[in-house]
Amino acid sequence: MITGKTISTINHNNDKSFPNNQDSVDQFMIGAKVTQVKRRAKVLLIELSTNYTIMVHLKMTGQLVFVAEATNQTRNTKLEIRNKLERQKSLNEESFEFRVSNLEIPKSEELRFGAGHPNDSLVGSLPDRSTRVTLHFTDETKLYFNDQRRFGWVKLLPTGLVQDEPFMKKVGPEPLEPEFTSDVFTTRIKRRKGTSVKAAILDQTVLAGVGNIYADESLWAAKIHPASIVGSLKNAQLVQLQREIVDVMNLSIEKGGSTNKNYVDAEGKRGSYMEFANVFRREGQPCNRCGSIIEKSRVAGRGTHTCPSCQVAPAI
DNA sequence: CACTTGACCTGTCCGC
DNA sequence: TGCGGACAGGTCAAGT
Repeated sequence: MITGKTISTINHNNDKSFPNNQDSVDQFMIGAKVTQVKRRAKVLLIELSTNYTIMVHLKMTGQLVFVAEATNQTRNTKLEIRNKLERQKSLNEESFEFRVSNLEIPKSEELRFGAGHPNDSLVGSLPDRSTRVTLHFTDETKLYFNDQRRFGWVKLLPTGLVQDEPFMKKVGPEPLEPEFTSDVFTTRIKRRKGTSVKAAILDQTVLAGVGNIYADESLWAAKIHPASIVGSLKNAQLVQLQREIVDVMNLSIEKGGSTNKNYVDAEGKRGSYMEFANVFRREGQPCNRCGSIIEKSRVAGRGTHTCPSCQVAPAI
């Protein structure tokens, strides 16, 4: 979508969100053309014709919104109001599905595409108070980086140095690549044999991309309790967990892509995630497999959802 | 080294 | 109604 576009100007208002030296920005970002957009683990890589790369991490509340053509102020105000009514139902989503949605805004001249954590900024007028960085392109289109909590960042560095970033060096394999076999997974997770299986799969050095939602979902699917110590699990359980991780991630991408275009509709605002989540944020509701009531607890310092029947807690 | 906990932020929700 | 505190969660630094 932004490939081929040339950056004209940049606005940023927060050094944490945009930790870049002004000279580098002037020299290697302004006037640069986007040559390619890639992703590695939870990092988005926007490669530029200057041999520099813009790294973007959304962390928990970041989002990217691409806007073409003029903003229709009146229409956006209406959408904001409607959106607020639905806010109670809205859910955060795993940040790096990077689901790209074509927002249907009838009678509007505006074209928007959003990716990341859904919130009002996707439909409200931009920039808003969560906007940290705005990239303006020479064709008058814009890319907004919004991030309520300022955990995410937009970092410029020479393309050749991306692979030397500490995180890029240590991050594990991509779960949806063919190289991610059960052998690779079991070998890598056993490096964390003394810790809980949930902590192990959340560890980005074991594999890339599993966050709190996918961790709970895949462990439920594999019928493994999140607090189970890795070393206590049978090989067959780890093999099945590997399969479930892949399935959950594939399913989330599929679901996100299929329903998210109705995003701004009242129904769509719920987020497609709820349609496939079996345990996440379903505490108090019946397990889809056995009917037992889903419980919420804390494992690995995270809110954790389990079925007390399907996922037997380990003896302490 | 393996592992756990707290910090980073800001908005929301819950209980008093 | 206001207010303090818990919570949300990806990653890293500091601690055990």
